[in-house]
Amino acid sequence: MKRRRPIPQPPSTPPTPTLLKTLVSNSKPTSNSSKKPMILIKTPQTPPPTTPISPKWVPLNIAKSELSLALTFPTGQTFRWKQTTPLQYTGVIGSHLISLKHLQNGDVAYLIHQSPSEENARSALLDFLNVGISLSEMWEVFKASDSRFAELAQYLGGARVLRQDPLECLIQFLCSSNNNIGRITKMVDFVSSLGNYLGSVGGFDFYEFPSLDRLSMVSEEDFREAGFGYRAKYIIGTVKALQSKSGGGIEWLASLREMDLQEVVDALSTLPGVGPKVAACIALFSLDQHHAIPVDTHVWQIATRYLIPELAGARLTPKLCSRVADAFVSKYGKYAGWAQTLLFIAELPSQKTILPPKFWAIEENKDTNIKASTTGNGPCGSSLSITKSC
DNA sequence: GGGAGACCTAGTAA
DNA sequence: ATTACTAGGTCTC
Repeated sequence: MKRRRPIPQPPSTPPTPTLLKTLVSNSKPTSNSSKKPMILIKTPQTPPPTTPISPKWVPLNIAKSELSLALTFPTGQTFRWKQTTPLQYTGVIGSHLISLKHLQNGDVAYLIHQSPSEENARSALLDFLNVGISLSEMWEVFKASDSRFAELAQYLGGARVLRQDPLECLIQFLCSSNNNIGRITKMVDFVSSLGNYLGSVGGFDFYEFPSLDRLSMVSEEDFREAGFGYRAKYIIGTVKALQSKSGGGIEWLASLREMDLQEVVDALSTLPGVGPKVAACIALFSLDQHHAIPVDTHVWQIATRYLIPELAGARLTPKLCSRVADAFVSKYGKYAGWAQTLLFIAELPSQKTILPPKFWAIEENKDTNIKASTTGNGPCGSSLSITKSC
């Protein structure tokens, strides 16, 4: 279970007027001290003293075919949202703490736990959910041109791309490099806990995402002690780089939403810790770059299986990365990133339960190389087990 | 350009 | 009980 994490101590000057959160200071343990020494303990957490909100579920006019929570939130776009009950997902958008669930008819409903303004919360939510974009319409196009997509779409309807806050997205994917989901989540939880506490739902604590200034008060060593490993310096360096932007780092990030994908990727890549994969994630998940393709090993497998088989067996080099991205874009067009999202989800082990077995394993190759060697544990021993490099 | 290693860490497979 | 390897990569020679 998650537990409250102590957070590093901010230097004396409070950059922003944090409401009501008291921080106990303590001296920095640059010392030997054991592994666990945490720098400071946050005082007991009480929710902000905002006006009490009568919690009630409010229906949104969004069908499950447009938004499936289970296919959108736990699939690697964000590590900030938690499954707080079997059918409910909870997260923070700006300063709003919100839960989502499906109603009986499948439509999505929301509940505001904490917010300075319910009206703003709703519009922030709609923006976050990217509701201006019709999933079913774009999928019709994909399905028409790709029979495999059409089949998968039957089972994976509502796999949507969110429109996250750019800074939040950037920091999250900085944590993601060469890492696994469990640990990424822990790291993101740590970063989140630096922000203002908003409330607790289903045993999880929720926080506003910390500001750039707040992040800048955390040292590389603090992050390392929190288990970030070499990514600690990425975060420090990126925060610093953002702060040095004339006009402000947040504004700089926001301005990328108006730019072309290549410019966006180039700009992001100047930040330490941001390579092609991470840049594409940020571009797709927060900067309106709907045809950005985050090419990782999974996507590489998909691509070499269905899109550019002539490259099967090759090693994934940066150049081939862009070749893969190009292949996706020429097949799926300006929303290629959304198409890729569905194909990616279909590869996740967690989806095996809802996909028929025919999708589990790699389709039998004419090459008998990949003989089914799974004798023990059923057909799905590991579907992703094409060896990475041959 | 492209290839090789190093880099943090927790979990799992030999 | 060690060792090797992997996991939504990036950086530096």
